[in-house]
Amino acid sequence: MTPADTPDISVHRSHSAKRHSIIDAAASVFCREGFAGANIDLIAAEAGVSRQTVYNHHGDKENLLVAVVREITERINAGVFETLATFPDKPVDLEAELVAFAVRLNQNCMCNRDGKFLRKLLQAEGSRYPELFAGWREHGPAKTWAALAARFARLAHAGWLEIDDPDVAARQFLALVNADLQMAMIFGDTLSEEQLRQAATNAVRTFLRAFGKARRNTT
Amino acid sequence: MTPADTPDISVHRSHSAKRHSIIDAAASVFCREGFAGANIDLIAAEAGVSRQTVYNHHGDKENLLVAVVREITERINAGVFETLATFPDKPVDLEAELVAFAVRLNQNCMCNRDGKFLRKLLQAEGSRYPELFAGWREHGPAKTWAALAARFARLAHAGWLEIDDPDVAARQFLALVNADLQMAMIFGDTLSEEQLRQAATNAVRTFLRAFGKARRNTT
DNA sequence: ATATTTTTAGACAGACTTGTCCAAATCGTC
DNA sequence: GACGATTTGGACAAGTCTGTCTAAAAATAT
Repeated sequence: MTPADTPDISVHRSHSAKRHSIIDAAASVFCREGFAGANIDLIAAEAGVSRQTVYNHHGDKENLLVAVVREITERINAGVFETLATFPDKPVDLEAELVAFAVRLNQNCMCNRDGKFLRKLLQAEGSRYPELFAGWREHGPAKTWAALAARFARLAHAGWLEIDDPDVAARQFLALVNADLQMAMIFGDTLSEEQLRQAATNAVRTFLRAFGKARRNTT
Repeated sequence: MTPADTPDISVHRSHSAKRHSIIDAAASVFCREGFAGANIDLIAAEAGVSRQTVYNHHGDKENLLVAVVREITERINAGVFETLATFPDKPVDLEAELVAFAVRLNQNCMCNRDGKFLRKLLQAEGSRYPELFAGWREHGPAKTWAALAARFARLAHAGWLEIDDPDVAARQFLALVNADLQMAMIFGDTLSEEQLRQAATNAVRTFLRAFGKARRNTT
């Protein structure tokens, strides 16, 4: 009897739209105030809904935190995957392309709102709710490192790099990229693109000094 | 948990000893629960004093936080200074000595209780109480980096290293040393000495691949 | 237009904290 | 042993926050 539109979907859409705005507001407040300091009235106000609606959707405060963490980790994983796909597999100017890749990685994954939130919440509540981040801990960084290591291994095989242990090289690449940003990130500062580019340039230069070959040997 | 079974101990402590044990307990609780979640009754219990004594010594909660941060930053600065003094200025086996130095740096400064506390509190409350960490922000990492950069510059001048920008090299050295420890540190895990040594070994190897000279050229 | 579901505003109890006050117990010192 | 300073335990008010409940309002589907 439902001719054209499916009521479940439209209901679901408004439902999930509110759900989403609540999660967004909760992420913002949790990040600013911490879990203990977060106020559900404030989250409701920031989401533009009543407090009761927050409880209708997510139950209690701890449950809301779970929903927020799940959402954010999914978004981050998607961003990482998407950015990894832009790795310079067939480079022409390896240095320039690695710099651009590093900038993308920072902009899309490490330095954006989600990255900041996850880092902050991880450090604040990671030991209190280990099960919250167990999934991410297992599949997040390890998978990223492995994927990046595979790319570097391929570049090494193609004669661009000279790498003993691709896993170590991948971790060190990421560490170098963040070397100049640590302090700003820990303080929650927002980084200009110029800063990101400078940091990536320094990092890639050193990375290639350690692992680059003087000249490529493939066609 | 409750030190009620050993009242003699708490009774016998002097005024300044109590002050110190309060700051220690407060640091522990602030670090575990965050500022908003920290409970003064719990701090008092963990310090083995009554709640009133906490208020007698440090006034209100915010004041207690100030005292704790001051104490911790002083201890960290002392540890950094002390460790920097053990930098291999006249190395025989540069690689081995840099590895040992990196291990000391992590054990005494970055990975110990104080370092964990400062990192955690900085990220949780750094943007809420910027004046709390303003002094450290200005004089902490910048001074460390500058001091380390000066050491590397001297090594370069002595023919051990080939470095364009000693400041960048110093930051990258620290970043590399932490590359394998990031995840464990963010989760608050305690690191075995073997892990620290392995991380330092990987870091120094890459650092010397980038900046080391094949052979020293001085006497 | 009507029926059903969702949302809202507000009140509410229960629990928890902070910071103060005070009288009694205890400590260091003479 | 006595004295002054410190510490203690407990009571206390004032405030905040969570989570529930209710009846009215709004939105949506039929």
